[in-house]
Formats: sequence, C-alpha cells, structure tokens
Amino acid sequence: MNEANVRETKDRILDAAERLFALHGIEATSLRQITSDAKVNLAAVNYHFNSKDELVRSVYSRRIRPMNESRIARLQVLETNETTTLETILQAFYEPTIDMALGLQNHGFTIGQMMGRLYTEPHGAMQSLIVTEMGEVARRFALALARALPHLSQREVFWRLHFTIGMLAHTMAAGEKLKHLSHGLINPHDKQEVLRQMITYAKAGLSAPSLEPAP
Amino acid sequence: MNEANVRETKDRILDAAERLFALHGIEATSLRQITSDAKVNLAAVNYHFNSKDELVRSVYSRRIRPMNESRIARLQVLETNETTTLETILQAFYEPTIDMALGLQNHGFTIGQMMGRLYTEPHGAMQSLIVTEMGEVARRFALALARALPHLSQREVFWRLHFTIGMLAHTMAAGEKLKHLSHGLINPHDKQEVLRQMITYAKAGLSAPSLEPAP
DNA sequence: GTCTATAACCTGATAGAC
DNA sequence: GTCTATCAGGTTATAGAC
Repeated sequence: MNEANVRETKDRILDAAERLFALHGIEATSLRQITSDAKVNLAAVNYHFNSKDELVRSVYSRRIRPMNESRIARLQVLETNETTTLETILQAFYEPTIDMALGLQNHGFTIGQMMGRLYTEPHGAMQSLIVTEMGEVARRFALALARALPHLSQREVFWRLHFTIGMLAHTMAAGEKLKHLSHGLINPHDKQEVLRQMITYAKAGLSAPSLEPAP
Repeated sequence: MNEANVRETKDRILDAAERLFALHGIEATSLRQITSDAKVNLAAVNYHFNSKDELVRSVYSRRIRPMNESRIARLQVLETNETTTLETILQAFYEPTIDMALGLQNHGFTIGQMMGRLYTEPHGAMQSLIVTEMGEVARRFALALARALPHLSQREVFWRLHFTIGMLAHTMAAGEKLKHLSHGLINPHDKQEVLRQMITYAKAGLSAPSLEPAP
C-alpha cells in the first residue's frame, strides 16, 4: 500500500477514535470499536500508534495544536499593533476553540464534548497533555491579561483567567444541555451568539474591582 | 450480621467507590478494585446495589442530595426575608459545594474532582443524574437570578447562569491545577478566598449590561 | 503494511453452599 | 448476608503468515 493510503488509514483511525471518545469517553471506547468503525484491522492501531495511550494523545493534539497556534498568532498581532483591549484578548482566546468545535460538528457529533473533558478526564495521558499543549498558551494569556488589567494583583489575574477558561470548558462540555435547560430558547451552535455572551460575561468578570489594597 | 454492620459494609463500598471514581474515573474503576479496597467480598456490590450503574448513582447522590437541600433551604430563607441580593444568591449557590468538597478532602483526595466530572462524564448514568438531581436547583436559581437582574432577557439569564455554573464546575475539576499554574501563589483550599474570588467575578459577569434592546 | 490468530488477562454478574 | 467458584464475554497487545 502506498503512502497516501497509509495516511488514509491513520486518519480513518483518528477520525473514528475522535468520534467514539467524544460520544462515550476514552476508557469506555475499545480499540475494537475504533477499528471496526474505521473499517481497518485491529492490529493497525498498534502498528501506527504503538498503544492506545499514544492514540489518545494523537487524537487530542491533532485538534489542540492548530487551535493554540491560532490563539498565539492572534495575540501576537494584537501586541504588535498595540490595539490590545480586553475584548480582543478574549476573542483571541475563545474564538479558535469555538471555530473548531462548530466547524467540525457536521461530522455528526460535537467535538466540543471531547475538548470539554480535557480538564476532567482522569486518564493519565490527559494530565501531561494539558501541561505540554496548554501551558504556553495559559502563560501568554496570563501576561496579556495582567497588562490589560493593571489594577489586579497577580493572584487575582490567575483566579480570573481560571474562571475565564472554566466558562469555555463548561460551554464545550455542557453547551448542549443549555438548549434543554432554557427550553429551546438558546441555540448553542450560533457562533456569534456564543461568543457575544461569553465575552460580555468574562469582560465584566475580569474588570471587577480588585479586592486587595493598592500596593 | 446485624443492621449496623450492613450499613457499615454498604458505606465502606460507597467510600471506596467514591475515592476510586475520583482518582481514576468511573469506567476505569472495576468492582474488583472497589471491593478489595473496601475489604468486602466481590458479590457484596451486587447484593447491596444490584449493578455497577446503581452503585455509581448512589455514590453521586449521597453527596449531591444534602448539597442541594442546603442550597434550596438557603434560597428559601433569602426569599422569605426579602434580603435577596446577587451576592447572597451566589453564596447560596456556591458555598454548599465548596463546603462539601473542602470538608471531605481530608479523606486524602479531592471529591471535587469527582463532582467536576458530573457534567463531562459520558457515562449513561450521569446524564439522568443531572436531570433528576440538578434540574430543580437550576430552575429555582434561574428564577432567583431573573428577579435580581430585571434588566436581562430570559435568554441572557440562562446564558449567565450557565457560565456561573461553569466557573464552579471548573474550579471543582481543575482547582488543583491553579496552584501549579500560579506557581504556588494560589491556595485552592482556602474556602473564604475561593468564595470571594468566585463571587466577585460572577457578580460582575451577571451584572453586565444587557445586549438586547429594552422591550 | 496488512492480515489472522491467539496469548494473557480483566470485566460485570450470578448460582449455590454456608 | 457473606462467601467461593465460575460464566460468558470483553480487553490490549503481539507473533507470525502473507
């Protein structure tokens, strides 16, 4: 089989694994389910990825990497143009994730649910993924926020960045439930609506007065 | 064996299951791990709980039920005394969860991580748990927030309640990571600090101006 | 590179003795 | 109520033919 078909096999495994991880979780998904869904042989997983653990890492980093590259590129544009405002920082942080989640949802599932589990999955591979794939982004946005919010202490910046991330993680993980909770009033797939609501809340939360005495 | 010892066996199973679910997740935890950890016989789980699924439900509802009873009792006090402010509503919502998570952490683990997975666990039993155990609470707090924030549309109230819940869920799930992200600056086990930071951010987020034209 | 076959082991659940 | 023994089926990973 030529190289094009190899890539096809690898990608078919990644696509099937992604779909099943999103629907049922990592532990609940067996390699047999993945390979039969991808219409490849069971042994192909170990040939291409060596182990289930490495497959898990590949599934996540395939989506996280371009998402975070987009975040950092946007942040750099903001910084060189000196047009940084809280809104533009939040947009640079939120939009790449929402684009990815909504852009891929026509696969017939919401990849957001899989991404939302990034912080809650106890699976060992996840913990190292957060550090290696998210550390740089968190560090850069913490700096950008600290610059945009000079009235806050460093501790407050970290707390508020944490909440700002939590809003996104929960929207990815449980956004579908919003439709139900609101009796159909909310459409969690309306990108502009999601972004506007998130940025409005986060901007106000981040801008709240400092609780600490001025230095 | 008398009734006191029965209760002891049942509780030992619940305690062990809770600990292991928190550490490794539901799917990754086998009944054999649970029973050997609890020092009871393997068959005892099926005798007392009928199935792993019912055990999972029992583990969660044992913690969720008193937590939500406390929430609703606090909210009722606020409403009868007509002292409802945004801060007191938020305190009534956040404090019972934080009390539970921090009160039980001396078991040698953070139960918060297990609670944080309530919204992200794909395990079937979880979805029905959210509806049955959290539906009533969400409905009541949505009403209380709508009354406290008359400038918002119903849709905005739901979005902002969703973000307010997300902040809590992410703090439960990933609070430990904050210590690392902040290079030790933040102590996520300081109850008053956690509450103060959460309420400050959420109060500002909820109070942000409406994005919709007045009716 | 891809396949079949299989090793070695773990899973939830239950029947039946005590 | 608690135990042992066992069922029927699942799991990852790999050896070896093609």
